[in-house]
Amino acid sequence: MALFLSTYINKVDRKGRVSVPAAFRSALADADGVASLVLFRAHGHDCLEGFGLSFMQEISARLDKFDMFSAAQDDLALSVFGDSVQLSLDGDGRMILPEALIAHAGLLDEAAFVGLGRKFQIWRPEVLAARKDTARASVHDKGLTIPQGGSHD
Amino acid sequence: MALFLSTYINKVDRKGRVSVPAAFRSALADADGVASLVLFRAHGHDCLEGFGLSFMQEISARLDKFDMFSAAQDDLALSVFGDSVQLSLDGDGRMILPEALIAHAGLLDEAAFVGLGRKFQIWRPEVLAARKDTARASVHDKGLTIPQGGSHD
DNA sequence: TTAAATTCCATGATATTCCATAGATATCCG
DNA sequence: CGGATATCTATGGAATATCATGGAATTTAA
Repeated sequence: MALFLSTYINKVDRKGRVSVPAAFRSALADADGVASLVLFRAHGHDCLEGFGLSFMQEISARLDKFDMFSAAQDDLALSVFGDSVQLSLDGDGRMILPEALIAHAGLLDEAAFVGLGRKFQIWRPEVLAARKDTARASVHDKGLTIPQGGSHD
Repeated sequence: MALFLSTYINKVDRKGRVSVPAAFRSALADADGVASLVLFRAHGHDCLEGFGLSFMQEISARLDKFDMFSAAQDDLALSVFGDSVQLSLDGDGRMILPEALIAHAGLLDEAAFVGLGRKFQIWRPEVLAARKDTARASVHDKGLTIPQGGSHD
């Protein structure tokens, strides 16, 4: 399974067009090679989150673990699905960022794509740099580690 | 399972190309024989760490055990995936080191590959020599030993 | 018909592939 | 056992393809 890795900084032009990094495009591609992606405003951060449609379906499955009709399920579903946008790529691998999303991330003329494994985020480059520092500090301070493998869940 | 062993010193040319030691290439190869690797800046040392893509996928799977959108998951994913780079080998078994990684490791025209079992590190040769000395001294002074095998914890 | 959005094309920069050489190691044959 | 040949590896350079990016042209909507 393809992962989103590394950080790329691309230009945003006056029409809101951005090249999706080639490495991300191939990670977004479905089995039939069609790349479609979903974006929405991240919770808790001034950035956008994105991933392929297939991952969206997994989120849906996870949400189903909540009791149906629960307030929590409703809140999550509304903020994830209600706010997300499905974007298509043009022939050159670019997408057009809606104004509302550009505003949420505070993007100017550059967008930083950062891979987080199964999803990625889009930041204003300077803000991402700061965020990386705090994330690193948090991992260090709280002693966060990656859970062991094996079949415990 | 193939392990990374021993130390090799290879040239880095002006474009940042380095031959991955042949012994490492076979350890990197997937089941289908395709060798792709992931590199990132090591935490705590002025060197790079690398391993096969499959190991990265295992990390991704482990991270999935966190709740999606949790702060801990976010911090870890950003630190682990955001700074890593997926590299491919050319037909001659070489990879191209990004500028940022060359700078982090302080590489000049040579890179020392040292095997650490499931992963390996890339150092500036002189720095690695010093590091080996302190590591040996530490093992001796603190009486470090390798834990028993079997199913502990 | 104007404005907005989508598609198409051109270009420089970057990355990838290909080829050629040389040293080392292994293999083969006398 | 010794020498010659073949194979693999590392390395440099050049040719080729891909990518990001800006602008123009064409389509669609109001």
